[in-house]
Amino acid sequence: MGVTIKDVAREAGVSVTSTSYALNNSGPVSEEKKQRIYDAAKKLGYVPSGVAKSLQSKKMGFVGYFAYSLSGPMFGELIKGVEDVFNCYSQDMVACCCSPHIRKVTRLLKEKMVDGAIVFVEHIEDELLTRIASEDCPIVVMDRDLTGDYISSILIDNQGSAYEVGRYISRQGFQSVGCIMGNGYDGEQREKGFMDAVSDYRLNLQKDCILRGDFQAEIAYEVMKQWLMDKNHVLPEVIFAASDEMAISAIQALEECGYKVPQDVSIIGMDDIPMAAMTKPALTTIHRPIYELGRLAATTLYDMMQNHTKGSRQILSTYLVERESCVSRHKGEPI
Amino acid sequence: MGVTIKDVAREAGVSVTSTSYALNNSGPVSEEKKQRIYDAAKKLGYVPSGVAKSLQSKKMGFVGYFAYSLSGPMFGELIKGVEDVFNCYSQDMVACCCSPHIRKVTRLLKEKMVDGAIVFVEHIEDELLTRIASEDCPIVVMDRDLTGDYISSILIDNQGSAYEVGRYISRQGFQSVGCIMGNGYDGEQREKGFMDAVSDYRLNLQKDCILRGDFQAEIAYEVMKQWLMDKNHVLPEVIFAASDEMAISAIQALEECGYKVPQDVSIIGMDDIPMAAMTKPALTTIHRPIYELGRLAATTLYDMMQNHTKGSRQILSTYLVERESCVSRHKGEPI
DNA sequence: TTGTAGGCGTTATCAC
DNA sequence: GTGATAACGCCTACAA
Repeated sequence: MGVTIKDVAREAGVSVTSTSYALNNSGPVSEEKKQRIYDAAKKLGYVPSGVAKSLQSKKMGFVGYFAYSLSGPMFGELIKGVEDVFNCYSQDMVACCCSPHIRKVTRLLKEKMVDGAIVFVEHIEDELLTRIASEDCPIVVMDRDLTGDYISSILIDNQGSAYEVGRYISRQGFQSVGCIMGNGYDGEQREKGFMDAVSDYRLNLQKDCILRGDFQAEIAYEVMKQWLMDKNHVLPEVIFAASDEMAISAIQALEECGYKVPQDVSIIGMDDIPMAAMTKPALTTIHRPIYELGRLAATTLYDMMQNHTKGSRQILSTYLVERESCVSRHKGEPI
Repeated sequence: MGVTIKDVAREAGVSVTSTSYALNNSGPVSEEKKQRIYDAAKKLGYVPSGVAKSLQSKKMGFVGYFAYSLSGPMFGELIKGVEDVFNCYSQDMVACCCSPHIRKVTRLLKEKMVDGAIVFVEHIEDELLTRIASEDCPIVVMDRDLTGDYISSILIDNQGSAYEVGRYISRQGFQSVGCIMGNGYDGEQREKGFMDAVSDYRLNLQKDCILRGDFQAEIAYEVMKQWLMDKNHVLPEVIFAASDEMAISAIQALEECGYKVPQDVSIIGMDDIPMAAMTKPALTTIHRPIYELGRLAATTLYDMMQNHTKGSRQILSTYLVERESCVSRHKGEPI
């Protein structure tokens, strides 16, 4: 415990320099001493201190990936994209889960202990990021509109996607509409896009059926269930849920109350998580290229690190995939 | 870029000591100077060097989680267990994907840049781990039988689980048996357990139907398909696949060749990944408590770090879950 | 080929 | 309250 290069040098009866040279193959050492040094290192159980090395070299040797979570269908896809790219470049990476409740930011990021970073956490302030970002630590942010010399941003078109849902609803000839919205930056963007479409296409959005969740399954299930309990409410023909997880749990709530999807009400989700294609009914939803997002983020970061590319702003587009959960009885009728 | 505490001190016209005191609230500084120091730090865009801090304090402030992969159904569950526990203890953690091809082990582990580690990677040698493990860096290994003062191991009973499959096959009265085995340490263990049962219960294991995969879907599909192509082969009544992914792809191969599961042949898997309950037919398999494994690993590591508990050896047990893919036509008949 | 010494950025010790 | 100065463990001129 606590064996340093000095101890090894002393044990081997040589200088620190020779020891360092021998251990790293970074300088000339006679074969005989080399052997003595190896033996001493092994005998003492020497473990070089990466921290000291990093202080000296000003390189950590890895980049950081900072996200809300490292598990779940969505984050699994995302990190897979990142992982695949860095793996192929032989670029070491560490992943940190920055839980939003604790609002704690890892030292890794706060104290610049990475050679670059991918950030997908809302509660890390722009100010911190711009302070950290530099030539020797470029940053790629996802789902946040922040760009600079050393900061690139990659966005998935939330607003446009949600607008597209509204447009689709209009073209399918639905007469009445409800929705379950999310929260945070994504939530706002999706809501804005959808509301714009509601207004542009003069959709009949039922004011009593604008529900709010947090993108996760549980709360969406609750609010849907509660809404259904109120006998004054009349079911719209279609409900747009701002995430697939919410859409799926809404369907569950609806079916528990005796409604059939899509016969009694259509549902449109968003994200196109793998499960979306496997549920009954399969979900009509907006496909968001999550895996590609991960790949693009990693590629962009690597490019900034290697070629000193300046920060850029990229937007990934989405498309609607029609499955079984949304069928209009008025299709084709003029509105 | 490269603003140090010295620069801040100079800018504020005070000593480094006072600057450090002010920035960390770790010593007495007059209000007036404190303000000057804050202003200087902000003006210069000072970012403290975590590396230097760590060199000084001999603490990294986080533990490491090292696994083959960070994505996929199995690793997703596992990391969720780890994540949940550390989150609740407010213990920072970083996750590293140690891909077996590149055989690169992150500096984080090799150069002891963590305050503790959970290791789930086969190609990291025992020797390295025992060298690293110490009072200030305890280690928990999964799926590997290595224990020491500062190393705990957590195992899921592979051998016993596979034995249980054999026992079940016997009790269901199957007359002929085939299998698809995996590789690595897990593979050996499962094979040993299964073969012991084959011998103890005198199962009729068809020698020509001992197939080999790598736990993943693809190769298992290939070998199954190839085996089916050979007209000399006669299908056993039941096939044990050493992982669910292999079981599922074997079913796919079988059905493509016109066989029905379980009418023509029964299949038993192992792992009980979430998908196992959702396939058609739903998989009869051995449930392995992956999420619990993650939790236990994290809890154990935290305990070793906080209470200086010595290394221990724990085994998680499994159980068989009967679903639809395995049905015997001889059930109850004496063997 | 070998060794001495300075520096990486921080905190801790100890005088003032 | 304040400020030199010595660690922390390593690398690397530079000198021998």
